[in-house]
Amino acid sequence: MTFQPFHFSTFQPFNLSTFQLFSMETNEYREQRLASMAALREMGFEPYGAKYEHTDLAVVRENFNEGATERIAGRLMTIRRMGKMNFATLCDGTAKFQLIFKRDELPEQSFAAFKLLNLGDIIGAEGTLFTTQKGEKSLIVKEWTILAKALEQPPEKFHGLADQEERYRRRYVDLMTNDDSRERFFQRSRIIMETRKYLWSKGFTEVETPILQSQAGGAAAKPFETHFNALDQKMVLRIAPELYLKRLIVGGMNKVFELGKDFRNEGIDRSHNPEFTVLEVYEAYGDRTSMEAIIEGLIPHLCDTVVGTRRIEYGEAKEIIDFNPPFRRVAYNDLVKELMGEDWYSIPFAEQLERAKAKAAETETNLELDGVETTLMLTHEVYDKLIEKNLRQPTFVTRLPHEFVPLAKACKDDPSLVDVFEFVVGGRELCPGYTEQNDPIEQRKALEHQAGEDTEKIDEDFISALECGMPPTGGLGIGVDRLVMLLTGVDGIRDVVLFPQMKS
RNA sequence: GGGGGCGUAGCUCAGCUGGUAGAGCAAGUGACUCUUAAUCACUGGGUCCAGGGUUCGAAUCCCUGCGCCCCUACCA
Repeated sequence: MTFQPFHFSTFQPFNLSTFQLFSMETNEYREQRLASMAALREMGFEPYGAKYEHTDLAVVRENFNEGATERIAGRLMTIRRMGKMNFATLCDGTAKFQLIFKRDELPEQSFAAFKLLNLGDIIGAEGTLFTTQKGEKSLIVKEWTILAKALEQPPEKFHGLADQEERYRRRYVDLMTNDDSRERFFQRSRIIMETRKYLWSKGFTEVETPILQSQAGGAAAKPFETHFNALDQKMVLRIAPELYLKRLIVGGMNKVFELGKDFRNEGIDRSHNPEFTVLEVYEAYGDRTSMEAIIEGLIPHLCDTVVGTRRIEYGEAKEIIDFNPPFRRVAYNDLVKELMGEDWYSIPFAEQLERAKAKAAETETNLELDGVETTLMLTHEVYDKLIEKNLRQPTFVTRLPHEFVPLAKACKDDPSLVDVFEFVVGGRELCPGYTEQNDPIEQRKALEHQAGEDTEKIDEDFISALECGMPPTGGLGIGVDRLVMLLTGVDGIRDVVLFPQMKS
């Protein structure tokens, strides 16, 4: 059989009503692509191909060997048709590579069928490596096959997909189009892998504790509720793994961590997604300072292995954050005195109020002073609005007021303070670390105080575990999404979560 | 929760005080054997987010709804 060149004008095996049988939405592009798909079939090219042995484009690029034969596969990102010699860019997620479809080098039918390829189609190609006069590493295609026909038109090649909503809702389009977005998610994956490797290297064991729980504990947040049909029982999704991990410490698993999801039934904004990834670490016979050591080891490790530098550009201002340890350690009260004066804690409340207002005015900051009636509350407002935001470089803020952290152990030398840190970077709290409360009597008091009237909320089994004796323990919880934001230099959580929660 | 903004072709975006809906990319046809945001010529392509209102006439003005973004508040 001799090959007949294909023309749309003479090709009519279908019509519009045929499409409407199986497609709810049709447009010019879809129709044209269905037509070229049918034409490819006519010519013996099955538009949805099979397994294709190939070499990753990054590897081909790395081991480029002029004249060698290679098999590669990927999505067509650009096509530059010039008649008898055509260029295309193939992208497989590891790299991009130029293909050359030359009439001299291809069987007649393959060269003709090339005209039926569209942007977004996935093809496999075999040919010889070649460097163009402009120095572009390329593959001269000797043979190709289509692996998947795309019916949808990909976004514009230059701007990519810019609409934020579309990028979140249809992440696959974002990933195939936007290199920076794709690279960020590969980085996220590496951050998680290196976190595991680091903790394993320090003797920690990864564990999994229940996400589906009968009562939520370990944090103060509204849980998502669900129903367990078999038991006809209300269940919740966990808001923190903490109470289960401490049970493991009681049981003798001395160094454990869990990397998993928490769910909090609260608002969505640029730093909150209702489901988010947390890392919690517990070390028996340790305390807050053991956790500081982990932070000071882990974050530089992630910088070295994933980012390639310990000086990270953060946010739109490209602020440089330096993760070379040691990080600054400073007591909460010292930070307050640094800003508000050495005598801050010895002057009357009225005078504190005046001083706070004056300081706020200097930086045009609004203090929320409604209901602020004590030095403690005022100081905390000052810390929140005037101090924390200015802690740009990595800082452990230690010795916090007991009232704000009821579940940690008090400082030995001052029962009004707790032996914890907040690790602050870029003016935001990245993670807390505790010397955990292991006194079951004190723990019950604190939980009862927190629960108020609603005694049902106390996890009696957890208290019971503490009554079996929990060694002194250091604990740490990191919001992994925020860590990834920091290390990849973006300031929206939706840019580091593959499928952020969106309203349906 | 409060305030502000946005929604127009497959994509990126124009569209003034209301008067027949525009460009670039992409697409179709043709030319072109070193292009790379290829180039050149011609051609096709719209539920202007949805619904209501004002008006002779609405993408444009008003109201309601939906979605997204920003600021702010809340948040172990």
